[in-house]
Amino acid sequence: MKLQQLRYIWEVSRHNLNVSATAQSLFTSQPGISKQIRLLEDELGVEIFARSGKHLTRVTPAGQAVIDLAGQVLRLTDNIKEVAQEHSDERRGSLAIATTHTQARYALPPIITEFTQKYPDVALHMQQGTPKQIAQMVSEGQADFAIATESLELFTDLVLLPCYRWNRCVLVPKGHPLAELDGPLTLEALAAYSLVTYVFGFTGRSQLDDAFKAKGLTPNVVLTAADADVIKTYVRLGMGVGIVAHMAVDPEQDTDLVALEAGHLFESSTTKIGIRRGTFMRGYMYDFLERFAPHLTRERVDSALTAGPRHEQALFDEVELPEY
Amino acid sequence: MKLQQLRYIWEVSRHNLNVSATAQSLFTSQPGISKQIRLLEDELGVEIFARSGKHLTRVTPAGQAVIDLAGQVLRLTDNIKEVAQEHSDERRGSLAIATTHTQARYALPPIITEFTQKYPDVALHMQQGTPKQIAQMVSEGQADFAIATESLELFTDLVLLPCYRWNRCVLVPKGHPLAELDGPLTLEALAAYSLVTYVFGFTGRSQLDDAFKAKGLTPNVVLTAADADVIKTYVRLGMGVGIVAHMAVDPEQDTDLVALEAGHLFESSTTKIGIRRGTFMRGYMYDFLERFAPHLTRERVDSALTAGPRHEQALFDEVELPEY
DNA sequence: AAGATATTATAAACTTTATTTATATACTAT
DNA sequence: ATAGTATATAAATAAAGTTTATAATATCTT
Repeated sequence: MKLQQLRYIWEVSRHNLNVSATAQSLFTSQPGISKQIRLLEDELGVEIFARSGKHLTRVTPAGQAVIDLAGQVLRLTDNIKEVAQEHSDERRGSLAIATTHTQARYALPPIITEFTQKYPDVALHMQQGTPKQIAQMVSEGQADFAIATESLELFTDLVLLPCYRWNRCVLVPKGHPLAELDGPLTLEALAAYSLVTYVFGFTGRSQLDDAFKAKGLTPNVVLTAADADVIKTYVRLGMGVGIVAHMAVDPEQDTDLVALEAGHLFESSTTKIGIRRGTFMRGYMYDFLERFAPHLTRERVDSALTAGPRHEQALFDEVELPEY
Repeated sequence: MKLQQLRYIWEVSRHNLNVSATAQSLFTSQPGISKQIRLLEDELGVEIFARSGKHLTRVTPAGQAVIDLAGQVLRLTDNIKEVAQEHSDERRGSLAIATTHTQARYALPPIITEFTQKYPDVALHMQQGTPKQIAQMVSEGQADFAIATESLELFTDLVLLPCYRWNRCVLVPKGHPLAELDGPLTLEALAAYSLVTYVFGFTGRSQLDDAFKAKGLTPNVVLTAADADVIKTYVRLGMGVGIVAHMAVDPEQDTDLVALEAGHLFESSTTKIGIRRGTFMRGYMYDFLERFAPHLTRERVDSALTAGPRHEQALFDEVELPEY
């Protein structure tokens, strides 16, 4: 059994059992992979792939179990490399963050700035996607951190670290009737207007729907978008009243809009960071987490990472999260 | 990075950093190992072993981290082999049990008999040792199951499955004053005689001491032994009153002795099976567990094995253990 | 402190193993 | 049925890992 053989079966299964395509992606030859797979199967005494003639048709049950374990081995070897690099140069490395528009645009910039200044030799990669996409990326090891408010719970191999709670603002053009309102905003008042807000599955959209539903109101959402910038654009065009995350309002740039506090109308949402269980944490990763959310000390993060599935949430029950 | 290199550093660290001795134990040559270690160190860019001239003097901090991960990799590769064998022939394999005298002599024989009949092609290995020794053996992967009453808690990488509760009997020669006693036995009565019982660290000895201590009594233990057979021998010689585990009394063979129930005098002890976290469980292993303790269903065992450290005990809070 | 002993590093020859190229064979889809 | 695509086989080539012999360095002993 060799590491390379484990890598081959893992990659072949990821490439829809196409050996030639796998060979290309690994910059090696097709016969090389075929032969190594055969050798591994001979050594283990089980077929990993079922074949019809010369084609690999599917993964056998035994094969699936072996491939899963092979994946664990490969991730551990990645960890070994990380550990080694941590000890050879703790300020050099890479950090891949997968996140949503909202975080990338509003929450992360100050932290990223600080971080890159402190760690100029850490190559920072940011990738934007839907909450599901970014969770999957971290789950597959393509990114280190997933930062989002939604959907991370669906992946049980991610450890979730709650970062901060936030609520919403209502945005209207200057002179809009809601801007002239006496007293606090109500859901009833909101329900009277066309609304522009987030697409379902993004940025706490579900809490928003819940609040209206609880009062028996049906909001008239005329336009949904994946990010606040698009929402603001349509609010400016007079398409409707915008409901966006509080941190998405920029007092300097959005001077043509009026922002009304709406934190009393909705349940607050919690933004979380997802990390794949078993990831080796570089020193600068702990530093990043603590800058992003001061309660995420190295100690708390470590105990969350080593806690069993569905046990880590309890660790944060007594932590007071910042609220924006 | 190659599996062999990981094996080499792991084994060298186990052999007190003696490369030549490691080479012998692995049936290969010393230069081969030296070279592979150097290659790995070059690839990782860290020294794994600190050297003074030509001698390996100690493991570097980075090296220790790498070696720990290497150990995990090696155990996973063992799991891969086990998985493969499970699928190629579920009735063939091996099962190594490390246990104490008490279990091997009194609790296990009927289960072993059943098991070897059902699984004639599973090579059964039993090794006897002190509770600490057997826990260590399982922790190091030299055995699959550790079966004992004491000391297993000390190894955090073992998952503990409670099997059954048991209590004690007092053994006296026929005609002994205690045998003529009216009514139930008392600790005070026991404390009046010389006692023969288990060595500290064996078979629930601590619960025994606790019971006397709680009543302010100091038992006069004149002889301690690691197993009940030795204790019985000295009871027969008139050295004192024996206190042994209930299951150690054989009504057929011990007809020259009188056994007095003592379950009301002591806290009952719990015999547990310890399994190293991450062990791949063969089908026959689940079968063995369930035969030994019917409440250890595959489902319960699996959830205990996947629970985080110090979380698995809660799974058995509501389970009614058999008591002997 | 010096010799004896044990252990590791180095180098070169050897052996084994892996990879590639070329080609045959088999499957899939139109 | 046939074109297109994919995998297996075989032989040549390339790249390793391993061993043997030996030198160098440390540790142990007296």
